[in-house]
Amino acid sequence: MRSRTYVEAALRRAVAELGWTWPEKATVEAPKRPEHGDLATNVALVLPQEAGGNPRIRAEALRERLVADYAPNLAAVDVAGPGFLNLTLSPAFWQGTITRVMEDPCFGKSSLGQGKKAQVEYVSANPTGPLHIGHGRGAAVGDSLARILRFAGYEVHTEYYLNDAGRQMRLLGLSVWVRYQQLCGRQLPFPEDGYQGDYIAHIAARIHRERGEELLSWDEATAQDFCYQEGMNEILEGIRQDLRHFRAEHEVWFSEKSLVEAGAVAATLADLQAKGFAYEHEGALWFASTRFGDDKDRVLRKSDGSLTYFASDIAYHAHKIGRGYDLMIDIWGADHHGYVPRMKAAIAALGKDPESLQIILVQLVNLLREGQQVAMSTRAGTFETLADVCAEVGVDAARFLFLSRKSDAHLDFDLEVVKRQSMDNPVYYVQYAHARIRSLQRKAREAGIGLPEKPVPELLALLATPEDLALLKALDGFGDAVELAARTLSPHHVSYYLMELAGLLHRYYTEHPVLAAEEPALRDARLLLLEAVRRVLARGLDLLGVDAPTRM
RNA sequence: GCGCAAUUAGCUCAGUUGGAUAGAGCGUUAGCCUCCGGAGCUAAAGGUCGCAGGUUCGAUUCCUGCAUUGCGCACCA
Repeated sequence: MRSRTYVEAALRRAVAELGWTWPEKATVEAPKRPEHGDLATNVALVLPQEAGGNPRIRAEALRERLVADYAPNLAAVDVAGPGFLNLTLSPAFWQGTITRVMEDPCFGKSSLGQGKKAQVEYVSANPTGPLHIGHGRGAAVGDSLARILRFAGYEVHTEYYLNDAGRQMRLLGLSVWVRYQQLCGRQLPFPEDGYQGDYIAHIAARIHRERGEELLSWDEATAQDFCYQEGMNEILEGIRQDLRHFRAEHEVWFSEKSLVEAGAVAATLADLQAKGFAYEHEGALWFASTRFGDDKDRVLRKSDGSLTYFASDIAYHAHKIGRGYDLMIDIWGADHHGYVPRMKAAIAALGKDPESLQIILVQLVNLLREGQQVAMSTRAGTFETLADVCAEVGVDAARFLFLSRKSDAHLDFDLEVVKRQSMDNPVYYVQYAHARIRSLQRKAREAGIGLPEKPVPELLALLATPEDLALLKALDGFGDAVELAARTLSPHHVSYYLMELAGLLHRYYTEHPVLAAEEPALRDARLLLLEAVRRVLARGLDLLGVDAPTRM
C-alpha cells in the first residue's frame, strides 16, 4: 500500500475511534517543506465545530491514537501551526516500496476508473490533406490519455471520427477532378475554395497514370465521385501511416457517412423534436441549445434541406451514449472552443449528464526554427506536416514535448531546440536515466553479478541515506502522479513526475557507487533500488508513448 | 460589443482543485572528470504569483472589477 493510502486509512480509523466522521474537505498530502514530515493532513482543521475543542486539541487527540496504533511504521507525529498533523513514516515503510514495485507488475495502477467505460476520440481530422503538427499534439494527448486512463482502471476505447460526408469532401473530389482534367490538357480555372496542396496534384497524377484519360468519357458526377474516393483513400492511408508511426493507433474508425446512411441523423433529429428540444423556424430546423445554457439556438437542418455538421455530431454522440460510455473524451483544437457549450447542451438534451462529456482543448502549436517562426503555408515541402517534423526530431522528442505542457496552453515547438540533446529537451534526460541503469545492469552481468532473488528487509534496510529515501519516496509517489493525471485528464503530470524521478536518479548515481559499493550486500540493495526505479521509469514513459531505451 | 482562455524568476513553463517560508529547466556566476555513461552532478544569485478589492483561521489557487495578449462569436467546416 502506498504511503498516502496507508496514512489516510490510519487517520480515518483514528477519526472514527474518536467518534467523529471524516470530513469531505480533509486532505492528506505531501507537504512542500520536508520538516513538515512525509505527509500532512488538515483533518483536525476541517472537522466541524461539534467535534469539540479547537483544532489543536483535536489534532492532539488524533496524535495520541496514531502513536498508539501505528508505532512501527510511524516514526513521528507532530501537531503544528493552527492544527496540522505532520506524519513521518519510518525508513522501513519506505524501503518496503521496493518490494511493492518488484512484486506488483502493475505498480502504480489505480482503481479510479474501476468498472467504468471511457472513450477517447482524438485527431478526427478531415481527410482532406496530410496531418500537420497541430494534429500531432492532439494525437499525443489523446493516445497518452487513453494509456493513462487504462492504467487508472478504466476500460478505454479510442476512436477517430471520420468526416467522410458533406461539403469538404465534395470539395476534395472537385479539387482532384479539376487537377486531373488540367493534366489531360483542359484549360480550367481551379475552384476558389479548392485544396491547393501538392498532394492533390499527386493524387490526380496517379489517377492519370493508372487510368489515362478514361475519366473524361464518364459523366461529371461519376468522375468527381471517383476522384473523391481515390483522393480520400490515399489521404486516409497517409494519415493512418503517420499515426501508426507516431504510435497513436485508433481502435475504431467511425464513418460519418455510415451514420447518415443508417438514418441515425434523421432519427436523432426526430428524437430531439419529439422531446421538444428542436423546432422549425424560417424553413430551418433549430436545436434549442439556449435551454441548456448556450448563447443562442443552433441550426440542425438548413432551409435548403441539407444537414449541418452539428446535426451529425449530435447523432454521433448519441451513438456513443448508446454504447454505454461513462466518460466520453473529445480532443479538439482550441479554436473550436466556441463549439463546447452547444455540444454539452446536446448531451444534456439527449438525457445524459453533460459532465460525462469532457472536451480537452488543445492549443495551437507555434512551429519555430531557432526562434524564427516557420511559415505555416499549406504547401508541402516546408516542415509543417507531422511526418516531416517526426522525421527531423524523432517521435520520442515530439511526443514528450507535446506532453510536457498543459494541453490548453500555447506551445512553442522549436525544431532546433527539440533536436538538441540537453536539458532544454527533457526527453533525453529521462531516457538517459533509464539507459544509465540498463548500462549498469549490463556491467553487473558481465561481472557475474545478478539481481538478488528477493528484496528481503535485511537488505533493504541498508538503503537509508537521504538519497535512498528521496528515491524511495519518489517511487511511492508514482501512483499519485498517475492518478492526478487521470483525474485531471492531464498527461503532463506524468512527464513532470518522470523528470523529477530521473533527476533523483542522476543525483544518486553520482553520489553512491553501485557496483563499487563498499560491501556486496550494499551493492545488491542498490541494484534492487535501481531496478525498481528503472521499472517505474519504463512504465511512466510507456504511459506517454515514449521509448525507454537500453542504450543511447 | 459579447464569450472562452492565458498572465508565476531575464526566457520557457509546473504548481496535486484553499494550506505552512513560491517550484523546475534554460540562461548567468562559482565548482565537480585517477571514480559504474559528463547526454551527468553540486552551489549561488534571481519573485509585489498582471493590478485593485472581496470571501476565511489561511488565497498563486475561489468571487467581482480592471488591464494586456490569444482565440472564438454563420442556415462554414
